[in-house]
Amino acid sequence: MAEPRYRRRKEDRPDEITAAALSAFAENGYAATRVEEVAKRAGVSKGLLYLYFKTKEELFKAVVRSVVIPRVDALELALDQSALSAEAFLRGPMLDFMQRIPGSPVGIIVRLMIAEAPKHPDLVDFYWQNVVSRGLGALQRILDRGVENGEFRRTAVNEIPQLLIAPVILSVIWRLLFEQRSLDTDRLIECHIDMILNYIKA
Amino acid sequence: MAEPRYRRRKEDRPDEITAAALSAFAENGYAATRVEEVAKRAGVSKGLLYLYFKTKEELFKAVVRSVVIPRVDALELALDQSALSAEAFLRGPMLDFMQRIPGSPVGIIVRLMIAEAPKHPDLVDFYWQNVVSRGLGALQRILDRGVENGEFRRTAVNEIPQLLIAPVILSVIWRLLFEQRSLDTDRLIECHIDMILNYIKA
DNA sequence: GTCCTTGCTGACCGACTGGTCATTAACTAT
DNA sequence: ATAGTTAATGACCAGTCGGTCAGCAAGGAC
Repeated sequence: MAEPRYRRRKEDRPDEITAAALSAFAENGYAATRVEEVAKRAGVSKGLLYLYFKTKEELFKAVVRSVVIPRVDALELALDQSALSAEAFLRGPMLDFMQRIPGSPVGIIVRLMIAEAPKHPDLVDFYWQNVVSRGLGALQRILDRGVENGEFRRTAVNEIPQLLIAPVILSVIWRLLFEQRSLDTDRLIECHIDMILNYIKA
Repeated sequence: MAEPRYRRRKEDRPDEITAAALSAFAENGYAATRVEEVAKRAGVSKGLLYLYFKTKEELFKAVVRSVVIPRVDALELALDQSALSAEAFLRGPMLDFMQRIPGSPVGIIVRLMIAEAPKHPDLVDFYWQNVVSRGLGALQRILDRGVENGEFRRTAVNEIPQLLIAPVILSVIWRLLFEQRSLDTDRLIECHIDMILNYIKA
């Protein structure tokens, strides 16, 4: 007697499908990925995929959510639990966090967001609220804490915390486009943090 | 007697079509833009478009070329003709050049490149050779000139000139995604340049 | 064993769109 | 005028892909 042709695994399907979608989108982008290809990677029929996700667009949103939210949660947690000085936090856990991003699925998400932004304004809103604005808020809190400590001067960086993450974005894009043409993104980011600290230290 | 239904304008058509394509791609991205829509915007039939561009992909490449090459030419020319000190060049023409990028079609090209990179590796090569590597080379020449002058120390920035342009990339991406959510990109870039100069000045 | 619920399948449909080509008409040379 | 050249047209085709649905079979209840 043979194995059954399939097993019912209602609980696991959604996650397996979003994981498959992430890998497919990573290789070919959103528009060029066929729904059937995602189903195939998930070991599932196309019909089942449509049982869990109403449209391809819904699937896309689920992928973004699944990748992006845990990261921000982790950052905020690290920040709130840490008893380090502001400088030590930036040179330690924060640097580490930033250096990890370019090689992670976040890079893929950024690419998808950029490509699909004009067609999915509601997704951009979601991304703004749940990632960008929370992330920038976290940065601002570190910097302000440093100012209150007397570690840092108050500078434009407090108002434009984007200054801090610019090299991370560049690294993400770089890897996406020029993977082979080496750029030491770790060093780029570290050097940038060092430069900023030099600039803002009291 | 009426106007003729169309005029033969062999010389002008290609440029008009690439311009139409740029505007269409800007609004909807490459994959989501129908060739017929481009033809319509150019005031031309679909058949004619295919007379000048063998495929949609060819058209895409032509658009990229038309936007991107003049910019790099302009930068290199400015650099070679200028008799300013390195610092003055960075704070003057270079800053100006960088600040203009986020609002220009270059931003659109970057978006298209990011979205389409996995499907058009040969276009990535083209972009690398004609834009990125030339641009980085120019930056390196300014920095090295500064070191020889005794204006600057030799730092990691000489080896990783990407440090200089990181905020430009961030600004481009920012505008693409969050146009409405204000970020003063001019100030961001200026502040970054100032910070770098502080760091590298002898 | 048998029945019932429902997770799951995959053939199918309709819409869309990149690319073609037979035909037309604007221009040119004589 | 007239004939010849070719820029320009747009109906059409063939392939693709998001989404549907009638039916099948896995697992549970008894």
